[in-house]
Amino acid sequence: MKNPITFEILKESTDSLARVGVIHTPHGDIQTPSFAVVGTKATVKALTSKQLNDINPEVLLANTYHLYLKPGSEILKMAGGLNKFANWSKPTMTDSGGFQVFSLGKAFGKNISKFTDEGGENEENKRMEKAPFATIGEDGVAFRSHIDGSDHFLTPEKSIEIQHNIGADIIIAFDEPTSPNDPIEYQKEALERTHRWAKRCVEYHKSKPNSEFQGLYGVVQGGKFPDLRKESAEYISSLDFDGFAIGGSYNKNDIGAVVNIVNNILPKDKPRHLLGIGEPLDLFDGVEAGCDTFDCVMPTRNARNGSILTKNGKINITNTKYREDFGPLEEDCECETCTTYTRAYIAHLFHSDELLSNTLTSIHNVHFLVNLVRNIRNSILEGSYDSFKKSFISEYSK
RNA sequence: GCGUAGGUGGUAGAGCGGUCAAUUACAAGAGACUGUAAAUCUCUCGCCUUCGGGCUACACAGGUUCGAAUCCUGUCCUACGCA
Repeated sequence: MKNPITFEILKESTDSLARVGVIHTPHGDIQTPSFAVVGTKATVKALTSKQLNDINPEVLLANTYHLYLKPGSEILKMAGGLNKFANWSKPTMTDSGGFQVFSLGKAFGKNISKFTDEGGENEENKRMEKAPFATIGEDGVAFRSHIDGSDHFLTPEKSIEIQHNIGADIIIAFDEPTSPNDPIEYQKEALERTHRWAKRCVEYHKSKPNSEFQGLYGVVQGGKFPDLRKESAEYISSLDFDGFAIGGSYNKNDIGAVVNIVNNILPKDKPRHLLGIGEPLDLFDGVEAGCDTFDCVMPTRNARNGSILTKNGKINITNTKYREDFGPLEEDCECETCTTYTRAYIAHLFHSDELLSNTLTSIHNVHFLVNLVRNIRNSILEGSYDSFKKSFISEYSK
């Protein structure tokens, strides 16, 4: 039986785990390292498929939980799959809904991101813990829809079934991320459950015809603990996955080290996706640690909130000083926004609550990150990675 | 000219004797955002501050009171009605 996903390595770094390759999927190739754009609900917020195509990312990542709730995965199936539904012809991925176990469960209402050390025992958190949107059991996760309050139960098998309906090229096993604040006992318990779920995902997936044209990635968890990460990488490697995703819960400085440990264990000949990572400096770390693809909501979310990525660091376009700045968002940027509109105009759109602000800034931020990773790839191919990185970071951080 | 209702911080608009530097919303300023409950959220928003507090303020000027944005008198101004 032919593998739905195959991975070809074109060049490997001699002084890190970085590699340049190609993932062959039913909807075409992904030139890695590559940045996957997040379109949770089968849309990259504020962008048309034409605008997205013009930016030219290679992969789109949608979300199982969100599409299951609305419009329902049957609709995606009837439409002929995610690609047709969203008018996107290139490769796609779906996340399993595992992250929502975390974000709507233990992390709900805590005003914490994946990286903060905050949270803990304040009143707000205690109150929220009484009414989480997700509660975890051995068989799966009980969700209360954040949309209408209805009850749902997601299991590993159910997640895969939904992902079969959605029809992305790459689908992801159902897992449970943990918070950096969780005690090691809990992280160990969650990890072991994630492993049992991973096995069930593989078994269910392989029993269906979709496994001939959809590749399944297993998720490595384990928080910041090297022993747990090793155990997880070894176990997940032992299962019949087409590729791997590294899931997360890190303190910010742990990412590189943790991912290094994992990728030293994962088989080299299969692709590795670093879930949810997308800050420019983290992408360099991720590539050096041997990851092939990345995804992140940061470029689109920040865009909608006025935070613009530039080679000289992030700027907040709503700041007073940009109201009379008639230059582009970023000097020398070739995106549609920068070649067409000024900072002053975009600042005006934000101050006037005009929807076009979201579109213009999203175009720029997505363009920025997709091309950053593409440039990282090219620099590795050309043997100029170190100088590229050095010059990028010195400009970005100053 | 007479009558009525009013004049509160950038704006609208609460408050109607002490708990008021003054609810709230908007505007404004800054920050956050990493597998999207996010066109969201947080903080600041009279002046000064060693962050304890200090000072000046609710049209203006007087007055009553231990105490006034709140009550009284006068002045000025605004809206509506009648001349």
